Amino acid sequence: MEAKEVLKQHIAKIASLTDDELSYVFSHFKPLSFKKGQSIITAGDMVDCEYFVLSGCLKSFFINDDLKMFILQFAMPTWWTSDFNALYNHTKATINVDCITDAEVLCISNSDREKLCNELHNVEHFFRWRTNKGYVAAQKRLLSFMNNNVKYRYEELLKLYPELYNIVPKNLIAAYLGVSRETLSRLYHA
Amino acid sequence: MEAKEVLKQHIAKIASLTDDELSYVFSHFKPLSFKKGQSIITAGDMVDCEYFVLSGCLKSFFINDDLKMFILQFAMPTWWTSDFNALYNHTKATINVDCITDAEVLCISNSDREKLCNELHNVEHFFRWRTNKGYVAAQKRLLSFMNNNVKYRYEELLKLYPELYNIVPKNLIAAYLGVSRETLSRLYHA
DNA sequence: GTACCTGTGTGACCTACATCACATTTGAAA
DNA sequence: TTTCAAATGTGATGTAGGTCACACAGGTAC
Repeated sequence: MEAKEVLKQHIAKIASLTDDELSYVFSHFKPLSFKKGQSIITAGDMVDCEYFVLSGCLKSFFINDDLKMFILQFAMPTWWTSDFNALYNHTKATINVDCITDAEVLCISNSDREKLCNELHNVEHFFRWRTNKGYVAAQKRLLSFMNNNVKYRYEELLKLYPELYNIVPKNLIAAYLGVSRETLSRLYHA
Repeated sequence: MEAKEVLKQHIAKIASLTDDELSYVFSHFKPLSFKKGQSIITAGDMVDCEYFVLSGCLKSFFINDDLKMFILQFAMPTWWTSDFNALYNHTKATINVDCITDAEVLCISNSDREKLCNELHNVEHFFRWRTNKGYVAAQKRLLSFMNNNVKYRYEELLKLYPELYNIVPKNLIAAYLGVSRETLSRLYHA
């Protein structure tokens, strides 16, 4: 399916835009292709855009002082990703985003999103809805973190996103769950 | 300060409404008073409203099968709280909200919020901004959870919200940090 | 083919935090 | 003023998960 059609169907679930409006909105997005392993956002840089995934799988992650990686989010097709903190507040990235597989994305700048939100009430409605979803998901994950052990969280993740099992290596799953790769391995093997 | 004025100044930071619009918006909020210890949302009930805190301090929390409590959020004046998952998805509450101190709040129903967002573009803009803030904060907390030990997270919390130290008992702080009250106590005493 | 690198399994040991039990303080209610 | 419940401190002990070390398998670059 064409990029424009993917975006259209994604937005249409929430907000109804005319074809003209959709074309206008779409004209603000820039299609980009990346290879497996390529970096999209690097901590320390300024962040100008957010990204809508068309194909492939991205990860957004934080690297701490001990060079340990923590994964905030895997981004599959029709998911949005960026360093939203840096993007909204015009500060330097503390989060990285890179490609777990080859990927195609649509990117839109912060200023273009704000312009579109301002010009088209429906677009603002869509983005409000989108962040609502993200907020609720983040709260759920936080609760699961406090309440459930690694095994439960691992199985919860795979139930929610079975496709991750085949695409994402276990060391990255561990970094998402916030445990060492050894512990994850021992859940089913040792 | 009067309730309407508090809400006005809170919204005005983000979206400019005329006095007439503000009065119209305000007319959809219902002022409520609660005593310390009173429950505002109970898990299992349907959730109809979200709450804007005028005075006092609320907590939103989850109780697991072992009756252990996990606090999602403390809500101080000008903060919003509810079980947003239940509210947006019209499902029963899994989260409770109650009063740590006597409290005054403004409450608005889900349908009235949606109506106002639909009628006034500026209001939708405000609520998009609000959720953005919440989303970014939730992600930060998640990262801190994975990356930092209890002592660090405790000091981070008190640096961000020093007023909590005097208002909120330590067992609730522990429930927010996701550790036992004993561990929190031992950080500085044992 | 050889060399290499990424991903994964696993043993030995360490540590942060949980749990249970009980003591002590404090503040509000009667 | 007395009483009681909530909040807090602290010792003893258990455990989930971390860390380090090493082994090995399967791609892939040369």
